[in-house]
Amino acid sequence: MAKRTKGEGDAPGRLSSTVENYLKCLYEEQQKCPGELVGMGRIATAMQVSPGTATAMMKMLGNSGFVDYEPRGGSHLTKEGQEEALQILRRHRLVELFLVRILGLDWSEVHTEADSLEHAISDKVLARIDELLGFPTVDPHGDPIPSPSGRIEHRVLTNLTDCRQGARVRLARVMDETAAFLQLLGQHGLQPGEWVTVSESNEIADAITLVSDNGGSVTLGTSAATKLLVERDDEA
Amino acid sequence: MAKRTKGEGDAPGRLSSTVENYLKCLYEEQQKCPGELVGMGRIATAMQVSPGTATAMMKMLGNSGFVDYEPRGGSHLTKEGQEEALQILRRHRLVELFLVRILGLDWSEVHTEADSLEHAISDKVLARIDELLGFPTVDPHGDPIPSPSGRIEHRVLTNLTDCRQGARVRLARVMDETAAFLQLLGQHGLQPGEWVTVSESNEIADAITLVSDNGGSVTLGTSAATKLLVERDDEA
DNA sequence: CTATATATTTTGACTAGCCAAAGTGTCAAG
DNA sequence: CTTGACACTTTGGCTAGTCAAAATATATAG
Repeated sequence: MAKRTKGEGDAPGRLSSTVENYLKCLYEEQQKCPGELVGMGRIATAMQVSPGTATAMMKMLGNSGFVDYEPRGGSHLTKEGQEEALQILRRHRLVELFLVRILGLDWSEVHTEADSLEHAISDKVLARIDELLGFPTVDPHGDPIPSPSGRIEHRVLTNLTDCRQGARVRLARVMDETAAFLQLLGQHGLQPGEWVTVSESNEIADAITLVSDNGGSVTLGTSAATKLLVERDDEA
Repeated sequence: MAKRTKGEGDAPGRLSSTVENYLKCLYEEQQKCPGELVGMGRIATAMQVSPGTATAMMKMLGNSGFVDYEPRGGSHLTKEGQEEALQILRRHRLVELFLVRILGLDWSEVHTEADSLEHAISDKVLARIDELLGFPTVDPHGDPIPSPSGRIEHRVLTNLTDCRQGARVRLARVMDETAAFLQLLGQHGLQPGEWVTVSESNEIADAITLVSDNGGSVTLGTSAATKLLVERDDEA
């Protein structure tokens, strides 16, 4: 019933890496469609397990109090489950930033690395990393880093597809951690913090062309462009 | 039969943390009594498992080619097993040094931390850490760090109990990673690299008193003193 | 209101690790 | 040469996590 580990492989006192991964997954799926229950199919797909496995795990997490599981309906995190998930997300994102800033890895590769490290890292080590990075609030992809108490800083961001042609905006967040996609962006000088101009936005061609202040330029299809969130200095 | 992981919890392509721990354990036990086979009892004690579990694991590792297992005799690492063990040791020790030097943890606490991290860290991350640390050859306890190819630098070290009174030697290695012991040494300014003078060595009292160049001083019983290896500039 | 498609749940089975306890070698002392 | 003592191995059984396939709901189309 979701016991804490005694410390072989995972950091001591933690839930098993498996359980942690399900909680993280559920949190992320919940973000995609806020309010609604997450079905077993989605969990199974996201976790790359069979539907039966997802059902079994949700039942178990239900008994442990981490999720509310409605048979044939779906599940969502309880308050307790959400708190756990935010801690895991915090570790994941701090580790990602650490890998980029301190160890100099490319932002396209840190997601995978962080997936293993997030389970092994102790609170003490995490605290040191946090300090070393100067208590950051966003990771290399612009995703917010929950505070130690699990609070998340909200930013008002606009989807790139909602920006009119000619708009000058700042790239704030990339909602796709696929290595190839991030490499593409990086090659054209696009990363959170960069200022870009929407030089062309053509609904019929289904494409948006971006010119970055640092010289790069790319054209993205709408489905790729929706992955990018930007910050406008103010007005619509 | 000792498969490589696909990457849930442990770093991808690695043996399971459990298997890695047995290999590391076997390596360490072999170091204690070079040449002889390691009995199941010792493995069971070191791994904190029942004897039956040790037997089962040694059989399995035998089939995988990592150890030579002689029923009712004991086991020892094969060439392949030794190579694996040295990689694990390399990760463990580089992580320890990293935790001390970059994250500023105390040397008494890094052993436990490294025990979880050593399984989660990828080759790429390890390479960056190695570089960041300047390709070090010893960890915070003075234990040698195997090279990427698994070579270990040999140093001629003397046991502290073999030093005559008045000898001025350099502390090189501490063969006990117990937090309390390391804290004690640290509190008296004793750590690898420090020069110390054997101010008193009394076989009858079973005690050795050390004065460190940086002011500290401690008296250790023989059983504690054997844990310390020192370097003499030359002559006996 | 039925029939079918789809999502979900159940069932039976498997692997890696582990334990307790019963069984079996081995060796030294008598 | 026999007898313990002790170390080791075997056996049966447990949990976490997984899958495949059968059983069951649910929703939607007709």
